[in-house]
Amino acid sequence: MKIEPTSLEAYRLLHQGTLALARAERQGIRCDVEYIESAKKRLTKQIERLEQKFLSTKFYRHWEHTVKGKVNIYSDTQLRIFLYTIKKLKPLKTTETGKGSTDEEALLGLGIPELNNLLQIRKLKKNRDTYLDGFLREQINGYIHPSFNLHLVRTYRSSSDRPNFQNIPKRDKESMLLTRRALFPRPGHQLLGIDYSGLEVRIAACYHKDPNMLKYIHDSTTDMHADMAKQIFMIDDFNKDIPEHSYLRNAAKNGFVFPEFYGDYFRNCAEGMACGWGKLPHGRWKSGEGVNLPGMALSDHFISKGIKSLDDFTNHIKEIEKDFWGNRFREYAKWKEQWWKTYQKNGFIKMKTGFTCSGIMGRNDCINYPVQGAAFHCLLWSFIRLDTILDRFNYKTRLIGQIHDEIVFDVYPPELEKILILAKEITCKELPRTWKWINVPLSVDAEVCDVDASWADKKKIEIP
DNA sequence: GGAACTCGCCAC
DNA sequence: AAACGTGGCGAGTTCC
Repeated sequence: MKIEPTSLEAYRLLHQGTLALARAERQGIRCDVEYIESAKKRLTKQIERLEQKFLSTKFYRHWEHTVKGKVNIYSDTQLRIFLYTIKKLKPLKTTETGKGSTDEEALLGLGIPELNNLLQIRKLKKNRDTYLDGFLREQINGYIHPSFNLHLVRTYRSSSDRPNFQNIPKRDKESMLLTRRALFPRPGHQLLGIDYSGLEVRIAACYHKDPNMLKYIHDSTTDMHADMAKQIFMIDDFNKDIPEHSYLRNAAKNGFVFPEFYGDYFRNCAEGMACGWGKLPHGRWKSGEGVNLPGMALSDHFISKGIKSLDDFTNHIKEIEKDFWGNRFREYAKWKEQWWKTYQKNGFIKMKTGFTCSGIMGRNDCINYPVQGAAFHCLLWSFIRLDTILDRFNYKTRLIGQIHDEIVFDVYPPELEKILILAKEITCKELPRTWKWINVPLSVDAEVCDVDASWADKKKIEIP
């Protein structure tokens, strides 16, 4: 399988993109070496304490007993043998190669309290060894210079390495604070992130033009994820401002809508939602389980609606999927079929951005690549344009990185307002003016940190 | 003793 | 009919 620029414009995008990203790499991101060193020490102490606690448990002593040599509690191979061969527990899921899984979901599912301890240690080690250590190893004079690659990803998205700037913790509050507290703007400056909202969904709509999707995108009073949450969780009076409802909206978005767009199907979605977000087990559900809705646990809520087990829930999601592709997004579904057929006939597909994907692709690849690629190209075009303007008009603000649909700036504070306006103009107005195939409105959100504050301190800001 | 692999987990 | 898209990276293990 191969993707290549098959228009001059596509070639130029990569050429200019490489230059603009190289300038961001040269700028780098300041990091607080002292903080990193002390945070590492703190983490090491915490890890040692948790290790001691783990080593004194009955669970570990049993494990130790069954092994000839020394136990390495961080060896998944050893843990797998102990859990699934010695203790003869049934693995809740298997790995790619068919062996019993020891990932977080699988371990939690076993209901062994000592394993929660191990999971906690894993998390701390990840933060210490991948992120903090990575920053420390890669920093030069207090600056890291992550690489941004345009030549490594199948879809012609970008990747980042040494260190990877595109996977620094964000969702988990504790990990986010720990790692992002290490990254700073240059002295006297402030960090700013401008990100496209729902970019891939919008770019997909440029291909399939489904009227219902276009309505969701154009009409800001509608909310696709809220509608899906109402349907999945059977809530009549949905209110985004109720924290529980907001939680369920997220569950619907990440547990159903996005996986379906990537090509997943109801069985995985149901299981993922039930076990991941709702913490509801396989088999029948008991009262009091799952996340709390106002005055009621999720399990009671479902039971009251006649959904009493994971099987019931799976059937429920199956019906919703049928409605999703058969009614709600019928034109989208038709486009997917048509697109797949066209590929099978021609052996290639063309991205909106002038790249051609050819060679052997699966059905999901065929549908995902042109969307993922073109969405990133929107970001790259905006990045190049901003880079040009900042340079031409001698701004002191710099571009320092990019995370697929977000541009990260190191802002000279007196320029903040101008930068916000400029960024919005380029990303939402100039881009669609230049690329006529963008037939949907684009929008961006902004998050900014105070002057001299770390990347952990970012707050939403309105763009004037 | 290093290359290549697997697994788990972070991001979009 | 089939069934989650794209990466990077650390640690453990296996192979040569």
